[in-house]
Formats: sequence, C-alpha cells, structure tokens
Amino acid sequence: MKHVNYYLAASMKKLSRKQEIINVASKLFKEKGYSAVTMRDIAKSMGIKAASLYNHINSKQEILTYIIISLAEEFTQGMSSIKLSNKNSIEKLKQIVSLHINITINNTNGMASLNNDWMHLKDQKDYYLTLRVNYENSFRNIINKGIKKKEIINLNPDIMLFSILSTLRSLYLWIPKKEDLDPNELATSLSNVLLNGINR
Amino acid sequence: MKHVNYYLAASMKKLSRKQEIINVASKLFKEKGYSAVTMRDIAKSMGIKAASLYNHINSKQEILTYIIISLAEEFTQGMSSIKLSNKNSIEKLKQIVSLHINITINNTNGMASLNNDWMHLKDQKDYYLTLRVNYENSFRNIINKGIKKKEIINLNPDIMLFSILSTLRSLYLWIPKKEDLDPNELATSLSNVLLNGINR
DNA sequence: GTCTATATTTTGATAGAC
DNA sequence: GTCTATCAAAATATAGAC
Repeated sequence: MKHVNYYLAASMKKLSRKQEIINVASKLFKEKGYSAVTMRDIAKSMGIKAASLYNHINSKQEILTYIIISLAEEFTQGMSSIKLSNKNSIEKLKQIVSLHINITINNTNGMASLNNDWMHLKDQKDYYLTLRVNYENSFRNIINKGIKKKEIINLNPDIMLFSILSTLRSLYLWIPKKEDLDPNELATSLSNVLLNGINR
Repeated sequence: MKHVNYYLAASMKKLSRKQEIINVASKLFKEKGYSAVTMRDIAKSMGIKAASLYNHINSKQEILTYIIISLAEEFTQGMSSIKLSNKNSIEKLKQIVSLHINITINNTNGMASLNNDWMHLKDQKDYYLTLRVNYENSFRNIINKGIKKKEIINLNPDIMLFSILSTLRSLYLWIPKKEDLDPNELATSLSNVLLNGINR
C-alpha cells in the first residue's frame, strides 16, 4: 500500500509554468502597477529571458486578464452564495467581510491588479465592469433590505456601501503586513468595527 | 473708484501654463495611472505638441512630484492643526474626516496619484514616505489616546486605523460621482457611519 | 523550454527654427 | 511659446536554432 501525504502533495505540486508566470507577474504588478512592469521584469524574476515567456502565455495582456477575471468571478460566486443564504442583513454583511478577507489572503497580489489595473483590460474590460456593477448592486440590495427591516440604521445607503466596500477593497494593502493572522479573528474584529463603529 | 469682482477675478485668473499641465496630467494619471500616460497624451489633451511641454516643465517626473508632494504637505499641515486643537479624540477624528473630504473635493484627480503612483517618485520618494508614516502615526496616537480616555472602544487600534483611513483614502473614487455634494453634510454623515457603525 | 537575434513601435527628451 | 525633426532607449512580440 502506497502512502501519500496529500497535503504535502498538494502544497508542493509543481505549478504549471503558466501559473508560475502569473504569480510572479501579480507580485510585480502589485509593486509597480501593470504598465510599469515589463516582460523583461517578469522574466528576470523567474531567471529566464523575456522571449521564453511567450512559450507559455500569448501576451502581457493575457496575464492581466487572467489575474483580474478569475478574481472577479470568485467574488461573483461568493456573493451569489451569500444572496441564497437564509440570513438577516447583518449576517450577510459579515459573510461579505469574510469573503473579502478569504479571497485577499489567498491572492493578496492579485487583488492589487483587480483594484488598480482593471482599466488596462482590453477584450474583457466590459465583462469585468458588468461583474463589478452587479456585485455592487447586490451589496446595495442587502443594505437596502436591512434598512427596510430596521436591522440597519436609516442613513444614506450609498455612504454605507462606499465606506464598507472601500475598507474591504483596501485589505490587500494591509493584510500582508500582519504576520500572525487568523482570518476568522480578523473577520470578527473587522465586522465589529464596520458594523458597530468605534465610538464608545 | 474701480469696481472689481474679486470672486470672478480669482476664479477666472489665468492659470500658469505649468499649472495647466499639472491639472491635465492629474486627470490623465487618475484615468490610467502615471506609467500609462505619455507626454504625448498630456500634450494632445492641451492641443499642443509634446516638445512644447518642456518649455514649462523639466520632466514627466517633475509633474508627478509636484502633484504628490503638495498634497502630502497639505495633509501634514492639516494634521498638525488637528493635533494642536483642544478637542477630545472623537472630535479630532471628525476633523480628520473633514480634512480628507475638503482636500479630496479640491483636488480629486491629484488624490489618485497620491494613492496609487507614489512608488514612481524618484528624488522625493523618501520624503513622501516620511510624511506618510508621520501622518499615520499621528492618526494612531489620536486613536490610542481615545482608547485610554475611554472615548473609543478598546479594540485593536490598527484595525480601526486601517478601516477609517482606507475609506478616507478612497474618497477620490467616489466624490466625483456625487453631483450635488455639500462637504459639510458628507462630513457629518460619513463621520457618523465611521464612528457609530451601521448596526441598529 | 530556453536561448539569441531582431523587427516594429513607442517612449522621454533635446536642438533649433519661427 | 510652439513647432518640426530627431535621437537614444526601452517596449512587446516573433523567428528560428538548440
């Protein structure tokens, strides 16, 4: 009988060369932005020449598209689950906080491109913008329903949406600085601050 | 006696060509980021040729430096006033909210560069980072003093700092979409949401 | 899968005429 | 203050050898 440590097998699984390129590119895009990163930069970070990259990817644009669209679809899927869940609005907001924390911890570098480089998308830019608008609308719906059911204070919902979403979208800037990070603990604390404020 | 409409005189005052370049560049930097904007783009937006820009500015870098450093110094000065004011921590936080709103309304485009393009600074990058760290430390001090004086809940101050500052730093994305905007009203509503949360 | 060599375009910036 | 002309460097991407 063969023994395999599946955890190790999974974590050590050799990344496809394409995925390796995307990971390296994500890191550089986070540091300098898509436009300031050259194919030579990416290649150098991998210890190869720029021309070699083109054996695995078709263009720089393809790298950006992959990073952004897969993240945007992850958020869409997450929001879709939350909408279906039978929870009140406050609980749904807590789920949204957790969704952002989990995705950001999993792909901190990619989140930088999602936030800052989407305007450099070409073919898929309209698709991205649709996903984004739909996500914001679902978020706004949850807030509006919460106001109607008197679970959320009756203030301008756009200000609440903007305030919470800005914080969640900025998580990628802050999470990597926290070495010892328990996602659940962060979700609890952050939800508390966002929902209940800091006033005593 | 000569009559002058000083309001008109001020608002119609012909901008120096240099300031005009900086304004046009700020707008383009906000749309695509510093690296993706070319000197030809800036020139085209002004209806002149790229070479002509160099009669008024020395380099593309100089434009970016001006945009970012003048804003960073504005924030430093604002924070310095707030520190001197004899108010409790909650009132100081409200003043910080107003500071961000006022500066952002006044220079929405520039705020994009301050947030997203500071890493492309050359000579003045260290100076910028010093101002930034000092600003964040002053902010954190106000929160910490508020916790000690039991004006602010006793939670992780970094989470509160991050949450509030992320929202304030994202104002530039949101303010231009609000046509009918009363800065004082926004300050009141936003302070309310940030300080007291949305939970009912 | 990686390399060298290279094509093509675009970039920031300068020189000098008007 | 703006123009045309131009330079030198840097960019994405391809072709073809190994």
